[in-house]
Amino acid sequence: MRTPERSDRRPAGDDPADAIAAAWSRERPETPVGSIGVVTRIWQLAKHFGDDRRRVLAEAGVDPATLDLLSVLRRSGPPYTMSTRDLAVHSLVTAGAISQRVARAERDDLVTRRPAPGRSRAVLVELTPAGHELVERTVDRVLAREAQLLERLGPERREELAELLRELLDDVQDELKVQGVSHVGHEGLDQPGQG
Amino acid sequence: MRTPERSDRRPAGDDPADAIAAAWSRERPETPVGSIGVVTRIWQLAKHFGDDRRRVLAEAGVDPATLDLLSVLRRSGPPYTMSTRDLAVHSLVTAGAISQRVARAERDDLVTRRPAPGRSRAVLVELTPAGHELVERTVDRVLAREAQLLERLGPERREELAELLRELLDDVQDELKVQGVSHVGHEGLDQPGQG
DNA sequence: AGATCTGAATTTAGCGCTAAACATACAACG
DNA sequence: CGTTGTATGTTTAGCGCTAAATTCAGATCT
Repeated sequence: MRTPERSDRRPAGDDPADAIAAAWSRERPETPVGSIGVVTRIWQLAKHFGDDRRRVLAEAGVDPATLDLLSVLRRSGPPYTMSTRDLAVHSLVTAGAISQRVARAERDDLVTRRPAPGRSRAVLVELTPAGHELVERTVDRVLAREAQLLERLGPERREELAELLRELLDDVQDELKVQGVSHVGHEGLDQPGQG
Repeated sequence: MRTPERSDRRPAGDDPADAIAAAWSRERPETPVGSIGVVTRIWQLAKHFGDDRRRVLAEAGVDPATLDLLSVLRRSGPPYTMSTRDLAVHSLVTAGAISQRVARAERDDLVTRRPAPGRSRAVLVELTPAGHELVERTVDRVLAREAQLLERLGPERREELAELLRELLDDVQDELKVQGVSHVGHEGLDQPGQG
C-alpha cells in the first residue's frame, strides 16, 4: 500500500498518516482505514497552512478571520460593498460568525455598516480606506508565503494536485448538498482562522 | 489555466477556488494567485470534513477533540496509557490544549490521570472502560462516513491524490521545521475540531 | 386590521484553541 | 548546599466559532 522511494529526506514509512492507518489495523484489524491517506493529510495540511498564516498575519496585527472578510469585499471590486447575507454565502461560516466578524472589523474602523436603502432588513458592509489599505499591505505577503510552501512540489505536480482537489471538492460539495447542509458558501481570502 | 470538461454536473468555471483567483487577478493583476488552486481547496475540504465529522459525532454525544484524544490512546495499544507530553506530540495542538482536553475527558470519566511513578513531573493518562467503549462505538462510523465522501473519486485517483498529499505534507513539514516551529506533532483519530 | 409566517441579522451560552504566564520537579554547576 | 537551568503540566485571558434563541421588517392570509 505504501509506494516506496519517493523521499530521500525521510525514511520510508515514517509518514504520519500511514502510521495512523497501520496502528488502527494492528489494534483493530476490521477498521476501515481507506480514507485516512487522503483525509488525515488534508486536515494536517490545512492546520499547517492555517497556523502559518496566523503567524504571518500576527506581524501585521491582523487575524485571518478579519483578513478573510476584508478580502471578500476587496475582491468584489468597487464600491467594495456587500450585504451580510452575501458575505456569509462567500465565507463558509455561519451567519452569526459573520455578524461577529463585521462587528470586530467595524470596531477597528476597517468597515462600515449601514441599513440597505430599499430592501427589507438587509445590512450593507463597506470597506473603509483603512480596511482597503490593510488588504493591499498584507495579501501579497500571505499568498507569496503560501506559494513558497508549495514550491518544492514543482509546477506539474502542483497542477495535478490542484486538479484532483478540484474534483474531490466538487464531489464532496454535491454529497453534502444532497444531505441538506445549509451554508453552501465557499470563498474567503482563501481561508479563515480558528482562534 | 482552467482545464475544461471534467465535470458534467457543474458548468466549467463555476469552481470556487478558480473564482477567487480570477477575482484577485481582475482587481489586482499583480497578485500572486498561484497557490490558491491548492491551498484554498485544501482549506475548504478540511472545513467540510471537519463540519461533517462534528455532525456525525454529535449524534453519539462526543466532540471531535475528545474522540481525537481517546483515539490516540486506543491506537497506542495496551495498556492504553500515555504521558501528556506524548499526547501533545501526537496531536498537532499546543500543550495547553491537551491539558484542557484531558481535563474534559477526565470529568466525563473517559480517562484517568495520575503522576508517573519514577520520572520527573510527568503525568500518565489512561483510557477508562467507558472511554474504550466510546471509541469502539464511534470510530468505524466516522471512518466509514469519510470513505463515503471519497467514494466518487474512485480508487486510482484516490491513490494518486494520497500520494501527492503525502509529498506536499512532507515538504511543508520540512519547510516549517527549518523555520523553528515548535509543536511538531501530527496524529489524532485523524482530525481535531474547532468548536 | 390582526394574526401568522418568512427571512435577515444579531445576541448569547458554551466550547476549544493559542499564547503567555505560572508552577513544579529534577539536574547540574559552582 | 543554593542557584540556575531545563523539562513538564496547568492556568488564564482573549479570540473565533457553532447552535440556538431573539429581534425585527415585510408578506400573506382571513
